[in-house]
Amino acid sequence: MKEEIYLIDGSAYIYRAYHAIAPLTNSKGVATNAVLGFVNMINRLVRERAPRYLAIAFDSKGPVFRHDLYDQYKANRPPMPDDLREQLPFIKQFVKAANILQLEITGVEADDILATAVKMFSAGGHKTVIVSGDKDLLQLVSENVTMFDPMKNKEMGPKEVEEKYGVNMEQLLDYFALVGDSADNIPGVPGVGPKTAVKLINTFGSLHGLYERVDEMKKSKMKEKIIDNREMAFLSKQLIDLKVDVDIPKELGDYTIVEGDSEKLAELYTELEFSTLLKGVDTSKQIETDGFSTIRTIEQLEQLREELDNASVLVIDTETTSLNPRKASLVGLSFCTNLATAYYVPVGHLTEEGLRCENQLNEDELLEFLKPYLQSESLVKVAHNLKYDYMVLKKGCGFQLKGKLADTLIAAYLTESGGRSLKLDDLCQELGVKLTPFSEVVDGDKRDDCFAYVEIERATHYSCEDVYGTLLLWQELEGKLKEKGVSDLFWNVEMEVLVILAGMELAGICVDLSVLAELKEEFSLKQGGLEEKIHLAAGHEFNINSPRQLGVILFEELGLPHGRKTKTGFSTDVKVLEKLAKKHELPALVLEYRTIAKLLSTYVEKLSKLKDAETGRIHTSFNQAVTATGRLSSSDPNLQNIPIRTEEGGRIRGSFIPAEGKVFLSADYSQIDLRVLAEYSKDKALVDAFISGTDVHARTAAEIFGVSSLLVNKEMRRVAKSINFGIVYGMSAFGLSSQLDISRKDAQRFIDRYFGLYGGVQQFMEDIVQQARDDGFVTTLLGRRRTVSDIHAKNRGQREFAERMAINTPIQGTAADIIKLAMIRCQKVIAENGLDATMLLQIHDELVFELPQKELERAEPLLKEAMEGALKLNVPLVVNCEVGTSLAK
DNA sequence: GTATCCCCGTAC
DNA sequence: GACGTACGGGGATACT
Repeated sequence: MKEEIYLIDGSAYIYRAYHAIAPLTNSKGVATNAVLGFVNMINRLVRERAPRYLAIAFDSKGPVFRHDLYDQYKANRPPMPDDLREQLPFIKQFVKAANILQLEITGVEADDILATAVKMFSAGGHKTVIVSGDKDLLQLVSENVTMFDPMKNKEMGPKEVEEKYGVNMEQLLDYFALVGDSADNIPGVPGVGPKTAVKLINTFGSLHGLYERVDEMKKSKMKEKIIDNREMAFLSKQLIDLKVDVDIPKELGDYTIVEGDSEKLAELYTELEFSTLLKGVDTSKQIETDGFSTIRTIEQLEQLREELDNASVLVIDTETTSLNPRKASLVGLSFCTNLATAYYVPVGHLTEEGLRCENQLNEDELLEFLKPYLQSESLVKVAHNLKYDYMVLKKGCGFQLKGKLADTLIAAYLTESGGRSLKLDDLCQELGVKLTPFSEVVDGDKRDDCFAYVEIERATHYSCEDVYGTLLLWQELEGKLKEKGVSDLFWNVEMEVLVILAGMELAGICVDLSVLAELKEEFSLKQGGLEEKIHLAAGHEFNINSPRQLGVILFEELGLPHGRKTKTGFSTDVKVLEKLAKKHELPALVLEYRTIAKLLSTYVEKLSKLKDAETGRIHTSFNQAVTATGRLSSSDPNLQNIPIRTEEGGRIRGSFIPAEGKVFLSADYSQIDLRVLAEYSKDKALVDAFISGTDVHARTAAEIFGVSSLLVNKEMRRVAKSINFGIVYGMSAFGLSSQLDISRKDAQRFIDRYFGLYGGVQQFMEDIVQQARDDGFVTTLLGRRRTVSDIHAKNRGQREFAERMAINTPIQGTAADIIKLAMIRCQKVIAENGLDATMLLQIHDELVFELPQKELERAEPLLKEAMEGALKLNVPLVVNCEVGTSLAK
């Protein structure tokens, strides 16, 4: 049996790792960069090349036999830096803990060990891969031996070597002997470089041949040098030549790669503070798989009735043919009620030929049996990313999940202490449980519906692991929800919203492709024209989409004044271009071009592509566990940032149309952020403004400018509006000044005046920041929390950012809470009144419904009231409704 | 070639 | 550095 053995040139790699990674120490000041680099290289090699046999060779300490041959050997090599030397023990410790065969023999170098091993394995008919970047080792390359340089990810066989040096493999050593090597202080023949060496070798065949027939050379300086250095040439060859008789393990079995010692690795990584590597070490307990079973018959299912009847939770996980829940059909379903047992019920597995596997229930039989449980009012149904399973069951199987639902993804989102991954695998890993990755189960199968082809036994193991892990997670999170005071929020808000979102995603929204096609035509034409003009104005063609190229033109070629810097050059954003527009025609054209290009690529083209062929509508994904404040987000496409402010943007909105006989009802909260600010701050002036029902921006304007409200002009209102918005974001004088394009002094005057009038707001801002300092987190009115970790940061920028976060989060988050409550109330109103209205979109302070024209009169006041009454504040919540046959205003 | 960062711009 | 929360396109760059 021909095997492949990997042999690593360890010593060379220590150096490469040391130089590749910038100096690094742990908190005790121990240098660690070479260790880290070394470990990463080895891990990557093992991961990517998956060798079965492996050894690492190191140079021996002290002099080697070559020093006896030539006392100047490696004499010009500087000594090993101290901060590398002190890392050697850790590297050896790693190799040992990783259970990799370590070869080190007194008096010889790593190269000799490798050469011996290569000879031995080649004789045994095996292949070897030398892992090194050292050209001295290329002499070992042969039909059965390649050299792999992981830094360059390049593998060299005889062909590549001969190509690179222009000599045959047999001549390589002679070639090196002539050229020499300054790094190892191997003399070679002075004056002979690669070019000359190739010529000589090709003419004379070998070093030996060269000196036998050296007389044939024409008289020259070169000839003299060659003759004079005969001894040096042969000594060089001797020095480069590798020993092949050192004492190394002879059995192939000795080189077999085995699992590393997790505990020892963890210990080493802990000491060196390699946190990322530590995470990768699998010290977790193996899941007990004895309790996993496959359910193939209705009789087997019936036997589980008692367990289900007595259960208080039921964890489920659907396995399907697609990541898209609207396209997915059920392949199998796993469930469990306790940590001892889990079941997988295959219903749609296929053979390789695409035929239905035998011995599996069908979907209807399974769901019929589970129905009383999946729709039970008392039993809690748990899943990770439950919206997916909910949608698969609803759309793919026509089955409605009902009663108490719990999603561990959202539970983790609400209880998280910041930044960590919410993926099931990662959360389970934190609990010390390692789940089999999906990729391993489908084994690289690229088919969309690959799970259907997974063997049922494998699928059982994988799917049961998932429900087991989810249950473990749920048991942990249920307590945490209470601990953090977010239980109510979880059950009464988020889980209710989840079901509504599933409905909204399934419903989708219609776009008129003919409108989009028109826009595409028109915008493309305009874009093309602008492109031409821009290139003309610039004097040559360039990529307008590249801020970098644009920067060169504006600031170098045209010599226009630059503004602020970005990491990669000077900014070319709107603000900068607007200023430059006064001096040159180009910036104005670019601004126009950008607007069109943005609308075209991000909206017009994207929306056309995403229209679903089956439903004729666009189905966005609403994500409930992404934002830091509790808002929803929308993607594929993002329907929460469809343009509205410009005329062209309005035309894109115009392409959204209601179904036949229906209209859109768009209901948005008026000034919800400022109303929440009024609630939090209890500021008298602000509260009064809202209670009296006046235009709050105009009123603020009147106050800060000290004029009667009748005298407030547009400009004054604009300033006041900017301040009002800025306040919510924790804006500074600097921010306001650049927003309004006024001096910082003037901006500061406005701010001082504002706080003079709205002292309660200033007080709130101070209080909430203090609260963040005391508690390390801030909360919304419904108790949603966000940790504000940098509030004590030494870095002023970081700290001030944290302070703004502390101010903004309760406001934005409470607004998010309110509209979620509104969604729930609206859905309830719709159901209770038997309305045919469908909630389609949520855009942070706005809900969009689609409903029959003739229902409008009845529905509008009901929905408006539902929203306005979502939460009782000390100021009224006001909702404005608009009706239309498109989303354009 | 693919993944990721950066800049920029859209929304609230 | 300087205004919070998102998503996404396209360029540039890093890795392979």
